[in-house]
Amino acid sequence: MSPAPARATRQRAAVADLLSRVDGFRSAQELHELLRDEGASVGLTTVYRHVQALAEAGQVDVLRHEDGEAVYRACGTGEHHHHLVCRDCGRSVEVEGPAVEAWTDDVAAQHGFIDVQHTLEIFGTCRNCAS
Amino acid sequence: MSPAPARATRQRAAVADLLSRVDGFRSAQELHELLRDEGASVGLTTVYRHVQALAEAGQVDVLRHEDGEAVYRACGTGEHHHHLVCRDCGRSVEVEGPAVEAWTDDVAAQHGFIDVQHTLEIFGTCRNCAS
DNA sequence: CGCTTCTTGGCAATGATTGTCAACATCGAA
DNA sequence: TTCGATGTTGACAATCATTGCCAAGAAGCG
Repeated sequence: MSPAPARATRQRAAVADLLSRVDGFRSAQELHELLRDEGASVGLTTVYRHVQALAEAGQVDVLRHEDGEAVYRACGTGEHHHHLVCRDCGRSVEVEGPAVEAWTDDVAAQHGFIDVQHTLEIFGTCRNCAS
Repeated sequence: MSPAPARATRQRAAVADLLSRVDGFRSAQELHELLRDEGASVGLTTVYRHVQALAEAGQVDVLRHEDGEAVYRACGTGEHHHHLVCRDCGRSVEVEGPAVEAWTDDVAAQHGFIDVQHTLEIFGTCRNCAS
């Protein structure tokens, strides 16, 4: 993989800005199309690079669709949190669950696991898409 | 995709048997190699078919590595449960968390989501691999 | 045993993601 | 502001898991 882009470029701004305006998880390919539609075209490879750089920097969250495609979304906080995602429109809500955090750490410790992390995502159909 | 295999064949048995003997999540490719090593060679395409059929039948659980590769594991019960997985050796422990189930349903309901599902996996390093 | 139907497996096709590299833009220095 | 070293871009090729395809082989039934 190429080095993570750090310089201020039009492409970097375009990707970050788009992510901040859109309110659900989007794939790199979708972001690429959206940018093209807006006229602020950015190469697909470049979209991948920025989206991954932002993910590593903790500024966007990544999760995977059932088919394995990676989807990204800008999140309000760098804090650890989870998502409630609409499986139709991709819209999502950030949620926190202190109790869950504690529970996972507990369970892991009980089984002698260290360096524990976890993933938790909730999928459903939102009010809009249900009608 | 082809129809799910239902007939009793050597290949079907080999895949199911291997999954029952191995105690961690394995990718289709790994299973394919393991079978080859055992002499009970099965075509890669066929491994994919059986592993997916078993997953649909609820007899194996599927999850995704960070790189998006799908990994499979035979599970003791058809009940809903989660996993504590060693990120080094793939060994895993089935865990249940009734409190978590309730919490996710709650959160989803509060936000007007219906048809709710969730994924929760815990990753860590197991005692063996830590040393 | 013979037939019908399902299963197998090698290979091509797909689709997301990553590697490559020449052309181009940025930013600090002069 | 201009120059140059260095970071970025993007078209294209390459990778890799997974799926589609289809002729040859096996299972189950009579």
